[in-house]
Parts: sequence; structure tokens; C-alpha cells
Amino acid sequence: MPRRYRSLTAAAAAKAGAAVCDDRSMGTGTGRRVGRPRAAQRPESGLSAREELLAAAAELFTVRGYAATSTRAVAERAGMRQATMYHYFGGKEDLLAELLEGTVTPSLLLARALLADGGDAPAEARLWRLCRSDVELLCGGPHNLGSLYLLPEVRTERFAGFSRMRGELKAAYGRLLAAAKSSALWDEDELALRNDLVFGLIEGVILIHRSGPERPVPAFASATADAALRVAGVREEELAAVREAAGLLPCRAAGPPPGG
Amino acid sequence: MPRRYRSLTAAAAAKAGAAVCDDRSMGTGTGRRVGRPRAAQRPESGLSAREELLAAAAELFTVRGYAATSTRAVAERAGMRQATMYHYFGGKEDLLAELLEGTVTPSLLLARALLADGGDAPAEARLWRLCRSDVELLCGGPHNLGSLYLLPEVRTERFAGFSRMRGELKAAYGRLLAAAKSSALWDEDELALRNDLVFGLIEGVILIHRSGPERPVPAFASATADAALRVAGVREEELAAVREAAGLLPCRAAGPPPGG
DNA sequence: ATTATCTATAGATCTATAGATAATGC
DNA sequence: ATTATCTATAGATCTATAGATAATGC
Repeated sequence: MPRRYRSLTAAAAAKAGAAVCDDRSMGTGTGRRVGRPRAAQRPESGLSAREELLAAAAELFTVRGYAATSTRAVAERAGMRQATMYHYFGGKEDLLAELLEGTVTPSLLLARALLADGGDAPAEARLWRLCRSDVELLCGGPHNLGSLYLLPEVRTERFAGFSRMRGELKAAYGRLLAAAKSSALWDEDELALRNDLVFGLIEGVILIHRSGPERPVPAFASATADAALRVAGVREEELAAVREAAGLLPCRAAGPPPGG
Repeated sequence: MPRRYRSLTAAAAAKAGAAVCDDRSMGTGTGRRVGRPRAAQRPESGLSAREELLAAAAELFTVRGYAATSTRAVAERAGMRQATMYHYFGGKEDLLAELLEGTVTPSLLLARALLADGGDAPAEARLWRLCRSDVELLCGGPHNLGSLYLLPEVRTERFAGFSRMRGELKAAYGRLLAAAKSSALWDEDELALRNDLVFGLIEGVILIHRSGPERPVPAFASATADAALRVAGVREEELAAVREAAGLLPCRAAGPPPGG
């Protein structure tokens, strides 16, 4: 079974897979494809046209900016003419919505799993794991897709689905925080404050990471998870035990822990 | 002497003051102003035309997005026609550059002052103060100008001045961190890592703050500074002393400490 | 005379649709 | 017949400039 959601492109592929289950639209090696040939032919990328569009959008939206990227720029980077994009997506907003949901989905699934059946592991260890995975997923991809979270357009109704998912993710951080021993004496306000601080750290670090990309992502993600637990009030001398316990957590419902 | 840089508009005013020293272009109460009257008259705002443009740009760039905001939208929100904007600014980029530099300047000035003559206060206290002021300045204004830092356009040559200032600010965080006792045993890599984590926390918290604006900004800024010191490795039982020492630091070269 | 504004517009986009075309599938 | 693509384009922008105009200043 192939690893899912390993990179952002893979996440997009998994999402696309729901709509396109057979490989009619995938390149199958030879040029034998249904439909009029493209005007500008390029070597097979191995991606479906839909995936090529998402990959092009991911690059252009993060490098040039969403509003500054035209549908023509996306389509031509994906190897087709501007109008052809409308065969796959209703417009630029649909591309953005799919990219956003594709990046938050894996973190959200992990968060749900950690809340549901991580009963035996301490909440601190589960929080550490969620922090590390979140940073690893967003810093591990080729583009800084986390920066798209802040687009003004995302506040509009069109992206309510994504906003809801992101809110649920933040709430999961809050629930793990509330279950940690370090929060035993906090009132409701203090809990909400620490929730904002931990979530702000994770998102901020994801955004800033591009300034020092020479650091290996897994080590950076672990160090960020350490920092999040410090903000959560875990004491320095307890951190090693938390990391230890987090290493024993399963990745999802089944399967070996990654990086082990 | 008026307080400078208190709000973003004030910062813009101080900047504009360098070019326009007399108040020819300010409304003086009556409608007696040089030049053709505006087509759409509005009540006097008390701001110069230049400041009205900056204020309009701040609102529209943060709410709708930079690339999605037209020069026409900025000019008309400022109460003038689109072409008139070019009398004051070379284009949209000049507006953005001035907003960016106006927000980073006060933090940078404080950082320099804390590095230069904070010799008697411990580095931890100076770092705490810098963190608090940085959050207070950016969260205290009416718009989320911090989100403009992440615009793809800011990476271009046009904004090299701002990028340099922001780099200097980050370096100042790093120098205070290096001078703190908690960093005594760190190697160079660990120091760079903590620098990224602290800076990421501050910027991330600024960006995320809008989700819970019911919290008073000064308390939030202090709590964020606490969190930054936890990430810097300061132990829980030392935090109160750091806050105490930070409270004794002067605001700038002269003048009473604010909020005292 | 100087200044701040206006109106008008050329030229360059950009989005979304209509309708044609060149493949494969049956 | 179905599909994926193409070409062409209408209509709606948006930027930056040219040149006119309506105030005050001297």
C-alpha cells in the first residue's frame, strides 16, 4: 500500500483519486490518450491533467501570490491552454480550495485519531506528536502552502469548509492541552490563551521556516514540538519522557510508527 | 512632544512628516485649501491626503489583499479619484513599502536601544521587553499589518529595504538570546534554531491574534513574551523575576516606562 | 504662478464562454 | 459517441499618463 499524504502533491493526488478512480486521464507511458492532443507537447509527467493543474497552482500561488496569478499562468505551467483549465476546475477559487483542504486534511485525521484512541498515552505525548506531524507535513512539501492559510480570500464563504477544518484542528490542540497535567491549574481563559500561543507557534514556524531551509525537516519538526510543549507549561526535565512516550504512539489506527 | 508610532496611522504620519513639514496639505478646519476641490467632498478627516491614502491602503491591503486591491479602490476610499493618487505615490508598491517600513521601524529602534544601553538589565528581561513591544505594536493597530510581511511581492528587490530591517530585527532577537544565561550551553546551531522558534512564535501569534480579539492587547502581549522566554529555555520559576526586571527598563533613551 | 485635483483614455491585461477539432472507443 | 483539448473573443477590468481645471498665493 502506497504511503498517502507523504507530500503535498501526494495529498492532492489522494484527493483527486476520489473523483478519478481509473487511470483514463493518467499518462500511461505511450501518447495514446483520448481527446485532442495538446498544442505544446511536453514529456509525460506521470500526473493526470488535474494533478498537473494543482501542482502548478501550488507553485504559482505560493511563489507569486494567489491574486497575482492568472488562470492563464496556471494552465500554461501545467502544459495546457487557459480555457482547458475550466474542463477540470470551475475557476481559480476551486484550485485554492482543493489545495487548502488537501494540506489540512492529514493533520486533522491525525488529530482525530489522537483524541479518539490515544487513551493510554499521556496527553502531552499526543500533543507533541500532533505538533511534530503538523510541522513536518507543511514544511516537508516543496512549497510553502501554509502561507495560503492567511489569504484574505480564505475568509469568504467559498472557503468555509476549509475554515471549519482548521478550526477543528485548533480545537483538537486545545483539547489535548486541557488534558495535559501541566494545565491542571489553569482557568478557561488561560487555556484559551495557551491554545492560541501553541497554535500560533506552529503556524508561525511553518511560515518562517523557508528562511533557513538547510535544516533537516524532521529535526526541525521535533524541535518545534519541544518548543510547543514548553509553551504548554511542560518542564524542561519532563520533555525527554514526553518525546519517549510520543515515539510509541501509532501513526494512525494501524501501521508502524513512521521514522522508527 | 507628541507620542510617536503609537498607532500605525501615527507611524505613517511620522514618516510623512519628513517630507511635508508644514501643514499646507493638512485640513485646517475650514475648506480653504490650495488646488482644485475634490469631486466627492467628505467631512475633514484631519489627515493629509498622503496619510488618507496610507490609511486606505492599510485597510484594503489587509482586508481584501494587496494584489486584489486596485489603485482605484485605494484612491476612492481616501476620497479622491484614481489618478490623483499618483500625485503622492509612484504606485501601489510605494504604498506597501511605506506601510511595511512604518510597522517594523519602531520595533527595530527599540531593539537597537535594548542592545546598546540595556547593559545593566539581564538579557532575558530585554528579550521579554522586545517581544512584548513587538506584539503590542502589531496587534494594537486597527489592521493586521503583520500579514503583509508574507506577501510574495515583498521578496522582490523593491522591498529590499524592508527585508533588511526585518532581518536586523531578527538578528537582534538572536543577540539577546545569545546573551541570556539559559543559552549558555547551546552550540551555534541550537542558537539559530531557538532564534527561529522565538521569532516564529512572535510573528505567528501576531498573525493569528485576530481570531480572538476580545482579549486585551497588553495582557496578550505580556503572555506572548512569557511564552517566548519559555521557548528560550527560561525556567518557570524564573519568569516572574524576568518580568520584574523588564518593568524597570526605560522605554527609549529617556522617558518613563509605558504602562507603569 | 503654484498646487491639488479632475476627466479622459490608450494599452494591457484577465475571466469565462462558445464553438471547433482531433484523438480514442465501440 | 465521447473526450480532451484547441482557437477566438466579449466584456470587464486595471495602470499610468496627458492634459484641463479650479482653487489659493503673491
